[in-house]
Amino acid sequence: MLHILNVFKINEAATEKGEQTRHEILKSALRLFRDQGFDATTMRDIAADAGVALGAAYYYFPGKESIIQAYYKAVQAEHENKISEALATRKMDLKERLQFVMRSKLDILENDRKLLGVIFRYSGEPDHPLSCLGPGTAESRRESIEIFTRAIEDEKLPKDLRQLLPISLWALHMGALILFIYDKSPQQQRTRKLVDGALDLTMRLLSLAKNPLLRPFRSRVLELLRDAELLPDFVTQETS
Amino acid sequence: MLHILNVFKINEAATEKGEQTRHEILKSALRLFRDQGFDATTMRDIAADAGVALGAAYYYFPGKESIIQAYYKAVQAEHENKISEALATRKMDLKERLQFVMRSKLDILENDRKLLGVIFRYSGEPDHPLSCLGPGTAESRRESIEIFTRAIEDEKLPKDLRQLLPISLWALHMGALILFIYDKSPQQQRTRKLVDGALDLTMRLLSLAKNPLLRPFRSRVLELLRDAELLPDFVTQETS
DNA sequence: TGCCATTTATGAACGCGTTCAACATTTCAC
DNA sequence: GTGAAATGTTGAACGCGTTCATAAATGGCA
Repeated sequence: MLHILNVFKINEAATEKGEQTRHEILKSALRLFRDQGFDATTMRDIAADAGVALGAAYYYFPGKESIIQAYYKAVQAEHENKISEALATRKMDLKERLQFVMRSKLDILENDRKLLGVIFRYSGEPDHPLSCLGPGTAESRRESIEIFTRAIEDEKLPKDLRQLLPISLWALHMGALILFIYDKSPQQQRTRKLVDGALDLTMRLLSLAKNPLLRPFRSRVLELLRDAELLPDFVTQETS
Repeated sequence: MLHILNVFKINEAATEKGEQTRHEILKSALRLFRDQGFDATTMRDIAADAGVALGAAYYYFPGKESIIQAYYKAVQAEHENKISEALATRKMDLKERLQFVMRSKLDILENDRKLLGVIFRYSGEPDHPLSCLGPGTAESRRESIEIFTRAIEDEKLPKDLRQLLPISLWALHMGALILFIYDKSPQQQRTRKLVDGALDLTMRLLSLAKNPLLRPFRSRVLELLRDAELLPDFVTQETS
């Protein structure tokens, strides 16, 4: 499971030795989090397991929760890698590409659903630096949304849909992650079926979007989201 | 703001004196939470402010976060009251009823958006008793969904939509609460406009739902949600 | 090599949430 | 009224996240 940490060097240390220590701490932390859960694992446990003093953990990570954040960054990096590779290798149509994006994300997170939950802890607190919807995580969110932008960029789509789709798909993906966490069905089939079904519906809706019957809905939805400042330009830049 | 605590007696104490103490603690806690924020307020602050020992706070509340839970229960009680009263008094059509449900909820929470955020803290951790989507809060969630069931019950609707609508509206309402928390526009107009617009769309979609063009979509959506066990019977009962 | 700035590492100390054994008060059956 | 059970109250103590003054190690330059 830990190989993903090497996908991109997640590294803020200045020296080689610092990198190593940081990595040791991250490795110990994730192992303990997986074994005994996030809350049951203490920073002292982590430091001891990594063979360093308590303070060292805080030298490399601002706090316990930021270790999870580092993990999630590594997950996103691996996700981007997988997708870049797949896009370069295979020929896929839109639906296949979106399926790949969604499925590969779930595959990466499959055994870490409990860790994932911690990401959502400050979702209701805009000012918290780890709020998964707040300005503190805007950059990470932008990257996540961009994955969907790339997945649809070769498609012939009207401009408004090109703006709407990535954020909608990202939202679907966030919802899927929540369901994934709660999903107790074997291999989380419930979540996987829902994602496939939702993408299927999305495809059908896309081809239907030009129908004159639905035209007013489409522009109305766009107007609504624009007014609510829920479209990408606003979600990823904090204007406060 | 505190009058809502009296709407229904939120009370687990056995004696009159116990009720009083519990109420004092809750009152102090909410005042301090509002003044200095949830995290900046300590249990010792609360106990001191209420004029009791630290342990007393824990006698009446299992933990700090459960004080917020008690607050939110009072909010829901007031919401139900407002709605019962309005439904009994005025004649409203479906859209007006739904607007009333949504708007009155936002009105009640208007000045407590920061407190509200704490409710979402364990949304990603199914096993936590305060997980706002987990089994620990199923009862509260059922009541919340039931408000929407009541708001549509007089409407002539096909059975499947009657099952789908309440949970969808509740989800919309949850989403609105999140947006509400993040909404920095004056009087949170962004959220209010979005809610109104979303309800408007919902009404139009409802009248369109019978159109043969959309029929396959409707049954597909229902099938999807049923498979994902996202319809009320499953959301509110934990089968684990 | 010796010197100093930078980086890395230490662990005691602090504040807070929570627990709990002990004590005080109230309730109520007799 | 009296005793005992139920209810309410206390604050010391514990464990944990986090901070910080201090020390050690490292790297580069003379």
